[in-house]
Amino acid sequence: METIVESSGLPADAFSAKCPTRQVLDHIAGKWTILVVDALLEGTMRYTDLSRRIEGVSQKMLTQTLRSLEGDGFITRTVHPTIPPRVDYELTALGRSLAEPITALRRWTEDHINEIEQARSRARD
Amino acid sequence: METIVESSGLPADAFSAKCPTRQVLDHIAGKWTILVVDALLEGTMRYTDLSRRIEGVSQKMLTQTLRSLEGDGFITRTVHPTIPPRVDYELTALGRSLAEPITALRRWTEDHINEIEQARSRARD
DNA sequence: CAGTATCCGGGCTGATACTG
DNA sequence: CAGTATCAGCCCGGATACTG
Repeated sequence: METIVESSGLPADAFSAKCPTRQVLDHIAGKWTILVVDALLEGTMRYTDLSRRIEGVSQKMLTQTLRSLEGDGFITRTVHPTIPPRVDYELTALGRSLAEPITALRRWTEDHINEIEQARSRARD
Repeated sequence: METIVESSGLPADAFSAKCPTRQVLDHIAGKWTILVVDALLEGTMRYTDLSRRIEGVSQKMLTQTLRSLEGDGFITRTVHPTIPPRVDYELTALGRSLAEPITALRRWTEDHINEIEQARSRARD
């Protein structure tokens, strides 16, 4: 089945430069996005939970990624007005839906890492 | 089932900063990679075929992406020594395997673009 | 705790020109 | 046809310092 983009009336097609699908693909196709969405599948998490779960992510990139995911409707951000503050991040229904293909991609990479490393060492010859 | 990374002896884990899975995820998670791999599912293609199929890609980025995919063992590059030259690009078995989760991600984005655009317009309020 | 603000280098990216 | 080479701008991304 073909999806018609409501804003343009044209079929959704990532190969077309004008299709909004392109920008969304750009957002999704960042390594931090994949890891954040995947991490939130484990349940609601606070900011520090996420930064611990995702090794090597800087405060800046984590915040930036969370804001982008929130803007696209993939996660919700809940601020509890306490001292110290507490902020919970959680996947929306749309976000949980996105998590399926994203998890598949992460798993595939983990499962095939040895084959890839072998191809790489061969390519260096 | 858990994959053990042969080069380190540790389990493959994209959440770990040191795992080579991270760099591969970085390569895969580029918009051009997704589109090139997806396009090559339609069959062997020449350089110009790809540049026509993938609207908006520059020569530089297409070449760069093809070289990266070749280095990771996802595609083969075959040069026919004719005049004018002819170069064919084709997915390897590993590349066809990767294409599955990648296509799923592109399709998901195309299928949910309207929901995402609605979330975006709501976020702008 | 959960960020924001700022700086800065490096690499992505596009445009243009050129080549076997 | 299938690239390479070069330039220039901008954004990615990390490090550091600071705040309600």
